[in-house]
Amino acid sequence: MQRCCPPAQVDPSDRGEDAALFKALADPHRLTMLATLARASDEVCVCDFTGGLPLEQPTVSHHLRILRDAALVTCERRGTWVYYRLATDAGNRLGAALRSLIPDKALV
Amino acid sequence: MQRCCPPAQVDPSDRGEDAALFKALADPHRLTMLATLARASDEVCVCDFTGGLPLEQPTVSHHLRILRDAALVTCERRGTWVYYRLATDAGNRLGAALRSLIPDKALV
DNA sequence: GACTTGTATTGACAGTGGTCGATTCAGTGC
DNA sequence: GCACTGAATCGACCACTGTCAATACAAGTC
Repeated sequence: MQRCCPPAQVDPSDRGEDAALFKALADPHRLTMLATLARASDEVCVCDFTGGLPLEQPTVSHHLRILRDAALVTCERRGTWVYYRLATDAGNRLGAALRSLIPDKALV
Repeated sequence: MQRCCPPAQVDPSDRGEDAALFKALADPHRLTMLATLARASDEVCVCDFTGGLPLEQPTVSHHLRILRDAALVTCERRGTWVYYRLATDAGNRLGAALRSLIPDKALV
């Protein structure tokens, strides 16, 4: 291997965290869940997802766990039911990750 | 399964394209490549990636292909070398996908 | 307590994705 | 033409991920 022109410099930042964040968005069903939560005036019950998505209940729970692990959603149990809502800083964290990736552009 | 409260409505939009876009971001090495391209004053030679990343040349080429398939980067061959640059609408497309996901928030 | 219901976890499976060695292709120079 | 170099593709391997049936857990009702 050989140089072609300037020595060049690959961006040295650790992108592991941002990659994990975007990985949580890398599934259409999870995007649907997030979009539903972002548009809900209040919280959303798990049964709304199991009823509204073409997925079995364990699969819905699996995706919700991934969103929880990414801290994009929070949940609260009230009685038998569990309600999910978008994390208050979800939008900010995603926007920050995008701006950290492509800084100068007017992304919005 | 049973209703808990309001009938509820899962967001019906097809999120497949956006998921594919975010999937291209779901790897730290690809994020590093994109960040490098976004910060480069001009284009970046492939040899800069093979030299600056802890990856073998076929792996670098593999990741660049994924970014190309997502239309986030463009490439141009000049002689022996191939130069990559960020697609002009990459930032806008990512910003649009994020805004489509979480609409009202001030993401930037 | 036993029973029912909603959710989470487990286990297994198939499909996908990151990685690299070997090979092929593209372009230069001889 | 041939030899050399940089990049892309192919093939294989292994890890991870999405999916679901079966099971376990939590909370309510009887």
